[in-house]
Amino acid sequence: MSSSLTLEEIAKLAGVSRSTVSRVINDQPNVRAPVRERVWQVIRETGYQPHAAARSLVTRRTRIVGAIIPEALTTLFTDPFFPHLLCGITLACNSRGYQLMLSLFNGPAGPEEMYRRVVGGGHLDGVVVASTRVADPLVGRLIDDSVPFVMVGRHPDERVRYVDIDNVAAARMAVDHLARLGHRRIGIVTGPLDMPSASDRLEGYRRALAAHKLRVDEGLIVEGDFTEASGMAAARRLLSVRATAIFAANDGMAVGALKVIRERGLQVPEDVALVGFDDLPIAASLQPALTTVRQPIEQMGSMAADLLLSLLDNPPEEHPPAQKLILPAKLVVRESCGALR
Amino acid sequence: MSSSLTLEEIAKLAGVSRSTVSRVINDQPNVRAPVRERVWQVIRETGYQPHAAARSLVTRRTRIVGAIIPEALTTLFTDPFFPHLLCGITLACNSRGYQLMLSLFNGPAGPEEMYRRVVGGGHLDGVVVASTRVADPLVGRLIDDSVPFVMVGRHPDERVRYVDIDNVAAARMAVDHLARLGHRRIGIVTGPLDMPSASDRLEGYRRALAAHKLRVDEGLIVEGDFTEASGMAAARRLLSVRATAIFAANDGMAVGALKVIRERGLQVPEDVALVGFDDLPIAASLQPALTTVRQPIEQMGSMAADLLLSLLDNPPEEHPPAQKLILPAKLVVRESCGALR
DNA sequence: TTGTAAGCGTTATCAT
DNA sequence: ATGATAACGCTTACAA
Repeated sequence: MSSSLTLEEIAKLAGVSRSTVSRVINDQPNVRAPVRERVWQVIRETGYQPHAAARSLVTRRTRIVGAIIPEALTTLFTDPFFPHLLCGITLACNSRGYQLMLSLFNGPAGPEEMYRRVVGGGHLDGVVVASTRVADPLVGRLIDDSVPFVMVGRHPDERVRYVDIDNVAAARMAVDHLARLGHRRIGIVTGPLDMPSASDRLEGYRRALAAHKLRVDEGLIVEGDFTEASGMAAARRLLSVRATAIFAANDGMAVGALKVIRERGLQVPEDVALVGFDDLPIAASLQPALTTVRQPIEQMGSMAADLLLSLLDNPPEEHPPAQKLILPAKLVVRESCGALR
Repeated sequence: MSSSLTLEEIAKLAGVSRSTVSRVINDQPNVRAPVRERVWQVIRETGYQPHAAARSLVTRRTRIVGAIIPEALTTLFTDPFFPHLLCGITLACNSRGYQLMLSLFNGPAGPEEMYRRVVGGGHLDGVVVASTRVADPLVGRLIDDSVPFVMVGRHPDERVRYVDIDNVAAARMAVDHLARLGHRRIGIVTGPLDMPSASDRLEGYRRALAAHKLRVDEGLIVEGDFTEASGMAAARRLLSVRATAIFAANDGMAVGALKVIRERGLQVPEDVALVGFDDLPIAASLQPALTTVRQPIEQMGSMAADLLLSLLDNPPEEHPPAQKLILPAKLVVRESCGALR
């Protein structure tokens, strides 16, 4: 690889000692300006780069953070949610001089082994965790091992820092919109109910119905898993119980629902109104364009990373015990609900 | 973080020396079975994990590889191509005990700075590079710095190892299909022509026309940039010169073209036939379902990573000078070209 | 302000 | 087969 120069050699070239060069590189005080300049000069000329491992060995920090997404691979990269999230995380890290390590915990090695390899080896200064089930042991282990971490998406444990939107309110907005349009049989396709984002959206659905004095028909509640296929299956069930509107807890499932509705020869929004969640790019391109709840996904990623990095860059005593950041979400009304006709 | 145990302490607990524990951990010979067993016992009980940085310092290897994708952020995470690729790369790495570092070279720091930080610091044992322009200085620097790397997508430099499909043949297949269906005015929306994958697909287009004795009308060749928006712009141009069929060099641009065709009140495939490239999930969901060329994207990622890792895990003298892996691509005929009517 | 020297936790070389 | 011991390249008291 490039420079196998060491501090020692730079020191020699600049006519100073190792420590002085180290001080210059780490922007420490107590180095006279001319000396400092001379050292920088040599560093620039030689293209010297400090050896990361050597540095980590003594500082006990790697300037690498991990992204852990314990989700089935299929949904992981079919659902554009994660790429967007990763984008936000990566940018925030890079702009603060950190690197991002991407770990899928569902590879051949199994989550246990992956955890040990990734977290145990001291590779990471902290992690961003997304899309966990409530019962996932990961969170507990991170806490036990006192690994600094921030989640994307609420977690019930009090000690967890996270960035999220108010899923209850957001879902309520969506369903309220449908109710206002006169729908009385509003179905919901939820996500996996052991994920807070999924159960919260269901709760929002319930509250919206209550606010409109609509009875909750459990037959109108179908659990999906955020995949398009599950959206299709759920839509079939909902159509069979004569839902006139469907709220899908993410855009992917809304796409699935739309397909099924079309297969049946029905029209959206004339026969069935449809609302999604996320506002991924595909929502706008659908025909009819999908009314949906916009989540600031990329921003959630970058804020989670920022939160983590400020944790890492500041001494522990300055850390608030547990922060919860709630970002705004908003309803984007398009054509699929009939409001614009 | 978890274990701040050291080799020394394990040694003490097992009643042996540091060196013996090290030998056990690294599966070296010359340790008697009972001793070996006793050491493993202690390691398991204590949950000891070797310190990655200390190890790297002496071995000069980190077991981390980088993924570098020098592409505009917008296309990077809107186009599902990259997530699929990353998925393949990550899985291959994790299953061989390597970790993946994701670096976007287009963040606030600029490519120069990022290169130094990521590659220079000795963080990485090697890198997988995807989606470069021919003139991108990155490739030259990697070679100069003798960083082991493998590309996804052909590169003209002889010394470069890569994994790719035969883009010329694949594009030719697609255009040939349209020509066989009787089309004589076949337009093409290319990718950025300074990317080999884009120019190769254009070349395939030309050869298919030649094989069918069709004149190449330069007005039917429009350069896009792999984004949906550019597909829309290109389609407008192509429709204005009365193309009866459009070959888009990726599915994203095909989606754009489809939108424009629809806006004009035209039907696919009746008025205009359409063929894409990639076979992303969206191709099958489009209406009409998109005929397209299937690239084994995830496999390309994992093979590139595998190639890189075998480079890293074997002594240099066993390396073939430069490998080029060409994977098969195939035409997936659906509804958008009219063949199935 | 600068230099000297002692680690950081491994692996690797050499004795034993 | 096992155990001292010297690196690896850096940061950081502590001395000067």
